[in-house]
Amino acid sequence: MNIKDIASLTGLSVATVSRVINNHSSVTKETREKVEKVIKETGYTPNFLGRNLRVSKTHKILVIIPTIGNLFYSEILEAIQEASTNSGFNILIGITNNDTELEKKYMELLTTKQVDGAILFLSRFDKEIMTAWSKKFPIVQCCEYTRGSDVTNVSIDNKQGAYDAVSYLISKGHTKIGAIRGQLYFASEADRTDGYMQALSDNGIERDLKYSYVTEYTMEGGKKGAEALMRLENPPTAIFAYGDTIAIGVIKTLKDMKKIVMNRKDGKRNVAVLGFDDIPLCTLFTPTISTVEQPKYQLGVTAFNLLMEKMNDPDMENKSVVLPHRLIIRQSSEF
Amino acid sequence: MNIKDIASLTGLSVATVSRVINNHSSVTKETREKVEKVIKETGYTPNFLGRNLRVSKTHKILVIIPTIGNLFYSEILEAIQEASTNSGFNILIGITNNDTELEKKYMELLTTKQVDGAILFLSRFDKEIMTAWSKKFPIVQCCEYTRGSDVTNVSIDNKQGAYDAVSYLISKGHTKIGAIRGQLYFASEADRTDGYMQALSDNGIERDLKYSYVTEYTMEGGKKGAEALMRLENPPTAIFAYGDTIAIGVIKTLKDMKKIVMNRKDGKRNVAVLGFDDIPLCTLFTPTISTVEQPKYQLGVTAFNLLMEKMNDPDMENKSVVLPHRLIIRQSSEF
DNA sequence: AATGAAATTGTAATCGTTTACATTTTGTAT
DNA sequence: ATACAAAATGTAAACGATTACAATTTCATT
Repeated sequence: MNIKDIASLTGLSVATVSRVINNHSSVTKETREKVEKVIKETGYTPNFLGRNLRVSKTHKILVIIPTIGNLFYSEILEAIQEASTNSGFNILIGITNNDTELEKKYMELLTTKQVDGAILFLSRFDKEIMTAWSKKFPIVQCCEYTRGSDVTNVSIDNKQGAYDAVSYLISKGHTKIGAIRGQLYFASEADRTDGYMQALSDNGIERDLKYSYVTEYTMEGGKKGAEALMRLENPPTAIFAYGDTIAIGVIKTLKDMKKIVMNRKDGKRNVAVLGFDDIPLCTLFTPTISTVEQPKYQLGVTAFNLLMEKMNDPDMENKSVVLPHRLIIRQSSEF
Repeated sequence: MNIKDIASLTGLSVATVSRVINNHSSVTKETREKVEKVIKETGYTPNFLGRNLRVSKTHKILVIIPTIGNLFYSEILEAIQEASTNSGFNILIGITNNDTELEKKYMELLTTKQVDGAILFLSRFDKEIMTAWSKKFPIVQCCEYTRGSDVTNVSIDNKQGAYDAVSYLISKGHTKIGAIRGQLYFASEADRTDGYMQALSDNGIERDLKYSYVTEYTMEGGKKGAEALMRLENPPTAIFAYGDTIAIGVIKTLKDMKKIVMNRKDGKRNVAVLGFDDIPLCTLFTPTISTVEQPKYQLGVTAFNLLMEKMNDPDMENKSVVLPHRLIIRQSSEF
């Protein structure tokens, strides 16, 4: 059952049938109704393989994302899905677990014309590669960017976010502030490290490299980090985690170690913890988790809208959109 | 740059170029190398729109899923992604939030030939519709099934799982056992309810409808459920939550109400909580959460493999695969 | 009724592949 | 050298839509 069949059944040409399907104005009301009747009776639906080839469009976008097991990403992804569904686009998803080979493999969906554009949650490729890709395909980086590249992106000011967080901890009297971060897969991490260091130096605190721990962006990673930092002879009194998932692992570990005891006044054995992202769990955990909020929904929607712009006008100049973050103080950073 | 260009550049016909690309054996080593050289030099990649139309295949599958904000689903989805990537398939994702219209809309990706098959995390359509779909397209239901339909599916024995859970609570001396479930969007819920009731009646306990609370499958839902159940004049001493996410909401609320106090011997103000799914958070929460484990990775992989079978042999008889579950006792159900 | 512009419909090329079938080339046995 | 089978390559028709362009119909104007 294809458009030809509909044409013969109606006694019209494939052209007019196509025009009916695509809502062209030049078709008379009677023929439109005649065609629609037959379409309904036969249950015909156009074959998009033919259409896609002809118009060289797929109405699909690719989202390359490290994982969806982190609520930070899944929330943004749901926002992208919502926006794209409203615009008639479908999402092809590429989960990479930060495997560069996979990332490249998914990018081939662009060269082979299987998607019209892509949203990338990654920043590990050279600026030259990113710029070249952006010249060839509509792409936008989400939550990340690649320094020195010419690629449209949307993110928060990660440096400022970290600066705000660490400054707050300092204002609370902390001077020994640990940091637990990922393995620099992302530009955002480098920026947060910049913010962390800036806050320290602005307050005349010398950075102690022993206080920086590198691990995976997981609860397990947080556990390892907390254990390592607490094993130091002069352990930090506050820990800045580069992600809430890490923060949860940290707090869980500290609780098991009895290092976190809520409502102590002396503060001696307390460790303040501050996370990043503001995932839903932050308010459900005990203690509730202080964090730097990222506007997840807006990040997703903006990424999609930027991509639409790029797809409609490939020669559009690339933009960098920075959305506001917000320091949210809950229990985990307080004594 | 298309296959014709490569043909002229090599002085061969498009047919042999195509044969090289598709690794046909009938092409001589010299010509193969000649073609590959030109392909490499020009950076040519085949346009899948042409190929897909010709062979009437997309190498894409659709996954229709209620949400990815629940770690239960995201873990299964990651398993599906891994399996499909290994087999050269890509995933189109349809997040529905249980919106039936959206579910239908995503199903159109099958009729319009935009995907080769689909994995469905839903069970709300009539058995007639499901059976008809299954006749027309390769589909498999994952975690769910539709009673009376003829559709390939994979899930655990939800009734038995619930039975095990509730029986355990009874064995611990509970007789007033609350249940918090979703809005019967899923067959799995009905089965769990069956198991819950069976366990009660097998132990001579009469079911009190006041102990059943219906809400959303979220932490917020758990909160509402816990509040409602605890407000009863004769509140339950144990709560069976149909999902760990609900369980987390319940426990959080009970903690806030001081209804859960770990290590009490008298048990008076304690409420036992038992969840379902075994998401990673179960071990991180305080108290750690007792639950019925579903083999998430296996569910995903099996769903994909079943779909592959169906796609390779559309006339294959439909199968129902049941994977083992496991009752995991942690702290939340103990005094 | 004849005219011509506007509205509607039709014809056929096109998108980029794959693949039956036809043709040519190669290689072996005589 | 010849004949013939096997191997390699080429020709051209699909796949199912969209869309210039051409042809036809409609309809107001004279």
